[in-house]
Amino acid sequence: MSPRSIFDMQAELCKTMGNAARLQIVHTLRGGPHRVSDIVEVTGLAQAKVSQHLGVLRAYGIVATKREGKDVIYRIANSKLTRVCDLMREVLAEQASERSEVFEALQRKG
Amino acid sequence: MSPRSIFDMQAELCKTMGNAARLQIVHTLRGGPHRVSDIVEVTGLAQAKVSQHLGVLRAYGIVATKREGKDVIYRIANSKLTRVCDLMREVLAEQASERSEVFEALQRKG
DNA sequence: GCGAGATATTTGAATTTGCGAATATCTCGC
DNA sequence: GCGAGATATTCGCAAATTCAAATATCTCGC
Repeated sequence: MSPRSIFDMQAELCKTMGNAARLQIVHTLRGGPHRVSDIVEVTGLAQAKVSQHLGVLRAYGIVATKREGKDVIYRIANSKLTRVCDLMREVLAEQASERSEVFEALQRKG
Repeated sequence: MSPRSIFDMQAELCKTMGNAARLQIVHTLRGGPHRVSDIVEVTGLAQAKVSQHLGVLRAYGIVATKREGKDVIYRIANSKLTRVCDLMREVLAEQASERSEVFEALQRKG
């Protein structure tokens, strides 16, 4: 395989975060480490799906795990990732407010 | 269409950034606004490809444009997005250094 | 209005990805 | 070792994504 550029690696990281179910899981883990069963309960996603996505997140180093008896505890591997999510939401919020400004301006013009 | 959740929107934003060519373009624009032809030159990507990806980036509000005669000037729409990219690269760097620590530890153990 | 430079769009094939359903694996207490 | 709870994996398929190549559109100067 050809040597992957930093852009390839960053693209993979983005793609890994580019799924609503996975983002929902990551968001759940913001509040601290959780067992898989708790993630299933909080998100309302099917168990197999949660496990699948956790597997992807772990493969890309976004979450880390430890086993505790029957349970497996997941946590966000790097707190900078929560900051990334926060910033993205801020961007989305700003995009939305810009859109509503445009909308209101159009309203005024009739 | 069903109301899209914040997770859906964030996932779209992530997916939009989840392409090496687009990240390369965004990285080029870090240095300030550029004409399309300059982006083509800096990145070494084909013109049609750059234009295609710029279209995607613009559709999702990641870049903004203005026309100047024959040229079209692109810029990053929200500086928080450059911060997002920086943070992601930091995460990747930390992942790499963790991997090399593991590697070295394994070396020592033989 | 035409030619040339600059940018954008369309098309079709190849690859990747997400999902549901079924099933497998692990761990504990007995 | 078995059953049950908890978690992980596999499979087949539909849908989305990417790329290269061809072509279309826009803008200017003449």
